[in-house]
Amino acid sequence: MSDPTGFAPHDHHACVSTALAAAEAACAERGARLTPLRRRALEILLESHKALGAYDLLERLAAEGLGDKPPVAYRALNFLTEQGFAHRIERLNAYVACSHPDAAEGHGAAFLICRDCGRVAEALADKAPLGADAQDAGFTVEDAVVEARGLCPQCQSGAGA
Amino acid sequence: MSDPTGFAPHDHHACVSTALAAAEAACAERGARLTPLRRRALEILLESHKALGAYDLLERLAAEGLGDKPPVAYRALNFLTEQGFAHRIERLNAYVACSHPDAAEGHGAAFLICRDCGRVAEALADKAPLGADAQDAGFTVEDAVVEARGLCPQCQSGAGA
DNA sequence: TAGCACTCTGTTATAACGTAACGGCCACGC
DNA sequence: GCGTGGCCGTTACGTTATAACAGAGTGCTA
Repeated sequence: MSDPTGFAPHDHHACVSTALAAAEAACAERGARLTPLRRRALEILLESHKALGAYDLLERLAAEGLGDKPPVAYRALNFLTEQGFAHRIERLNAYVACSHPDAAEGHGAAFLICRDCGRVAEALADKAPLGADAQDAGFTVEDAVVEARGLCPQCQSGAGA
Repeated sequence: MSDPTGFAPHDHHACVSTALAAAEAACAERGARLTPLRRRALEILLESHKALGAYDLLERLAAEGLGDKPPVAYRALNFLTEQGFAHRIERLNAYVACSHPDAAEGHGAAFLICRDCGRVAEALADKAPLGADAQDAGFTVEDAVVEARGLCPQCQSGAGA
């Protein structure tokens, strides 16, 4: 398993710029267009390791004059998730930037969600969960989400956020 | 791993009555009240192995004169999920009856969701997924959801629903 | 250079999902 | 009787998401 980044102290500035650079490189390679709007949306998601609701993102974008109608936010988020630069957290109806921009596209993702501070760490699920069960049932898994809620180290030790 | 019921042909009548009996027994034991409304909501969920939206359930209830306002459906669903008689499928914003009413309360659930016919099979996740990752991060998992989307055996063989 | 195709963005309107809050009803126990 | 607590009915609203169409920019090509 890989390290689930997000809770441990880290060089967040580097974390952001690495992700942005990876996104730019991936877009160049794939012919996708990381427009100013999309890039800014990704930057906003990258600012913290918390999940951001579509309307929260929209509010941030609107404050910068980048669009203030829901479809603007949803289109940007669709682009980012399709390209693998962000993930949707189903339990929160919210979105986080991908912590593993270098990983294979469409990698199986697993999330650790702190119910106290709201931060989300992403682990790479390198083996499909449910593999045995699915096979038993003759089910073909195309895409799996794993979302765990609990307490991160800081919040366990009473540090709050 | 246990068998993920729901896709394979089975005696659905028995499936329904077993689940209802288990719910009644559990309520009796816990002092919870399986009122007519709640019981009927559970029956409706049990009618198929598909996930039902809260508003779909409400429509069904309303057709029987059992309440036609959103809170009615949500309260029944909250009761059923709290008691472990039903589960919420986050990816679908929808609810399914529990296929393992005999299992430990609050068991870790994992779902196989057919994207073609919409049926949902439930497997018991007897070991916490993410255990290793969570431990690496010092994260305490309280509750995890696993939801896989794909194709069930029938839909793979072109049978549709 | 005019016309076309394509993609991205702007906007309106509405659908779908979910909940807060209050009041009434009923059963139960004292 | 009378309070208590749980359930249900209702109003009103908040949050999340999408369909559909209009406009702007770019690049191709004939």
